[in-house]
Amino acid sequence: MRGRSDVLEPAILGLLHESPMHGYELRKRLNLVLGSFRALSYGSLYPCLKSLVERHWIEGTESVVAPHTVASKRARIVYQLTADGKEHLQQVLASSGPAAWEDENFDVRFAFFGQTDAETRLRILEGRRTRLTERLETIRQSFARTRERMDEYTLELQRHGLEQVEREVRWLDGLIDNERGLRRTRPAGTGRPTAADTPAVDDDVAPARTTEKERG
Amino acid sequence: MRGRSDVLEPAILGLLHESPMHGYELRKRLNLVLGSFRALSYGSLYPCLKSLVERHWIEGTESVVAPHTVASKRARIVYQLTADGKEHLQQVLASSGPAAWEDENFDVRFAFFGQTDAETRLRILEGRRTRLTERLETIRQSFARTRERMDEYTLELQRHGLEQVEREVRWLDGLIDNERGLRRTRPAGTGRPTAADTPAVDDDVAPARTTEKERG
DNA sequence: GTTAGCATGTAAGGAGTTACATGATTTT
DNA sequence: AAAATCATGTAACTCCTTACATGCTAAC
Repeated sequence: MRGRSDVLEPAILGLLHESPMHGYELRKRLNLVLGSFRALSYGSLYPCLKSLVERHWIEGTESVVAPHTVASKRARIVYQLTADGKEHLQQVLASSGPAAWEDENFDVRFAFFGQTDAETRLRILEGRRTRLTERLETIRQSFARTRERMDEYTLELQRHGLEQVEREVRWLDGLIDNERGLRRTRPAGTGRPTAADTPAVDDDVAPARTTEKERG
Repeated sequence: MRGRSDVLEPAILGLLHESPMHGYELRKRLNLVLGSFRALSYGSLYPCLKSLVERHWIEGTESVVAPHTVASKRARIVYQLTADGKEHLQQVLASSGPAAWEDENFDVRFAFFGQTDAETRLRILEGRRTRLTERLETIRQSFARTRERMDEYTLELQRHGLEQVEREVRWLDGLIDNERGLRRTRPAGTGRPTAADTPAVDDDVAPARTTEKERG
């Protein structure tokens, strides 16, 4: 029943580090960072905030805003990081163990790359790439093994899933190249990390580069 | 603590309808159908099987396989649908309410389109499309509102998420066209439903065609 | 003869959801 | 005056996971 989470907690700390906020506002921002754009419920958020306060990583101050302001509602509790909280966040953001590139955590970690050092960024991106490459291998094998026995729709579902992961790998390739400063043949552009442009789908993915199994 | 699920249950029933199986084998097949290729744990599977037996939708018969066969292990419990179970499955597969096209359920429903009638298939595909189109709108709005205040990485995360949903919509477009029998200008080919070929990304998506809010 | 894979389960717990409860403020 | 939105919270529940417990069979 307590709100201790592994995805939610770093996300909250990361957002509060960017700027202090009250719960209701936090929730909206959270939905963008948490990936897949699902709506986080208050039943998760407030207990988690409570638990963070108890552990002295954040503190909430009741702030009654002047009633003529644009956003002038009821007395709100604005949360901000404590010194302990900032320290803890830096520690979390510096970690680059396998947990960082698993499905549940990767999006949140990526969202706070702006507060993460370059070396850690690269390790996480490469770990993620290796993880997806392994998955690709698994899918392809089961694909080859069971292709005959499958009907049209199951086949299409798998084909589509495979394609999505392949696309994800190419996205990561672009990001990794960018991190290494090798910004290919595309000088100025939009300013965002350039994904690979090649329209081809079936290029072989590189072999695994990072080790798994160290459970940090 | 009982294994009653909403995703797992139909998936099990659907697979057992294709052919009777024991739990261990079921698990492997399940991972392909459940989407995103995560490994389902036995701690979920067996309690769910138990509960399905209790409700008389499946029945398990202990089958000791001859010990010289390729797959010849310990006495296994082979599960198959009962008459009740078949009836229930048909009822589930015939339903095309909003639940069918939500994230959690869509993949499973799609995987069993081979056992679903054409009308229901089309309704689910269109419902899914409308759902994703709405999400696209939400993302684009928050994108436009907060673009300035966001750093490089948060921006890239959102851009990538947006692109994924756009791609998903185009995939659905191809499937819907296929279901309508309009198979565009691509005669023979591979036999699989042809996704749209257009490399352009920013075509406007059609307005909502199906109604939400009927919870049934 | 021991490791790896097959096979079936249970108990405890984690991470979230929905539904409920309350009340202020803004818009229609 | 009603409806929508802002704002904070709790209780009960769901779905799934991890860790445990057991034992058989195949391969090295």
